[in-house]
Amino acid sequence: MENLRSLFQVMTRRFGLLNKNCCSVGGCDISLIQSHILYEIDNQHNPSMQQIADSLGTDITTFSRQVQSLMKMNLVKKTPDPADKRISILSLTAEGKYIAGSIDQQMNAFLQEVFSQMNEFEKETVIRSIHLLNNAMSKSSACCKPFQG
Amino acid sequence: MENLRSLFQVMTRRFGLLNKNCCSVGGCDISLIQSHILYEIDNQHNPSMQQIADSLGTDITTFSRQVQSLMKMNLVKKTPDPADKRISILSLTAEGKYIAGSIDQQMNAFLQEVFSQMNEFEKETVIRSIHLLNNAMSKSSACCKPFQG
DNA sequence: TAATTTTACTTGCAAAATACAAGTATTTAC
DNA sequence: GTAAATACTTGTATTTTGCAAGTAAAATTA
Repeated sequence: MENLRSLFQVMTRRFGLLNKNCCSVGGCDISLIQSHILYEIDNQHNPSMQQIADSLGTDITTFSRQVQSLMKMNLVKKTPDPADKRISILSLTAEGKYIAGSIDQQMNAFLQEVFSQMNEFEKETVIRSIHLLNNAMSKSSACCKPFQG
Repeated sequence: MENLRSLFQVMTRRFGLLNKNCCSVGGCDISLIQSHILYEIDNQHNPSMQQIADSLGTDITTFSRQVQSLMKMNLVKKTPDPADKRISILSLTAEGKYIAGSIDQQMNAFLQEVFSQMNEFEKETVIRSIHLLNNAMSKSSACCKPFQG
C-alpha cells in the first residue's frame, strides 16, 4: 500500500497552515493554540481545565497559564464547579464567542473554496470519508494517547 | 451544510497528537517540529533551507537554529549549492534517515490500525478522498499562504 | 472518623522555541 | 558597476513549554 502517512502529513500540514494564518480578528491577534482552546471550549459541554488540556495534548501547567492569558484578554471565563470545588468549568465570554465564531467562519470559507473544486459526488464522498476516519480514530487504542514508554 | 471545520479540526488534532507521541526512537528524543523537518527534507528533492522553512510555515531564523540542532545531533547535513553559493541544500545523514524511517513506520502502523476498522471499500474511498482533498487544497489560493492583512 | 491517596489545579524555575532587527555574502537587475 | 533582492546567520528579547513542587478538595482506605 502507498505511504499513508505522507497523505495525512500533507493534508494536516495544509490545514494546520491555514489554521495558523486564520487567527487575526479585528486587531485582536490570537495564536494558533489560543484558537484551538477557544474552539474546544466552544465545542465541549461544560468542560473542565483538565478536559481541554487533554483534548489538546498540552501539559496542564502550560494550559493553566494559557487560560490565564485568555482571561486577561476577556475571552474565557472560569467558573468553579459547584459539585466539586477542585474543578474549574471553562466557558467563552461574549467576546470570546465572537472571536471563535469569526475564526470558524474564516476556516469554513476556506474549506468551501477547497470543496468548490469538486463536484457534488466528490464532495459527499470526501465528507463521508472524514466521518469514517474520525470514527475509526476514536475507536483506535493508539489514537490520542501517548505511546507507552 | 454541516460544520466542515469541525470535521477537519477533529481529524487533524488526532493525527497531530499521534505525531506528537510518535517521535521517540531508541533513546533519541525528537520533538514534533524536528520530526516534521526530517520528514520534509526526506520528501523534497534537494531542498534549500528556505524551501523547507516555507513548507513548514516557520520563520527562517527559527528554522536556521533548528537545523543547527539537528546537525549537532548528526541527523541533518548542509551542502552548499554549487550553482548558487547563498543556498544550502539540506539532506539527511544515515542516522537521520534511520530516525525518519522509524517515525514513518510508527505512524504507518498506527494508520494501519485505524484503517483496519474499515472494510476494503471504505478504505479505498477514504484514501481516494484524501487524494482529492490534497489536490483541491493545492489548487486553492488560500491554502498555505498567509491571509493578506 | 481519621489517615492516606488521588485528583484538579497553580506557581517557581530553567530550558527551548520564537521572531524581529541587523548583519554578511552572493546573485540578479538596471 | 552600482543598487536591489535573495539566502542565510547571529544578537537579543519575548513567549512557550514542562518538570518539580506546592495547595486544596474529593475519594479511598483503615
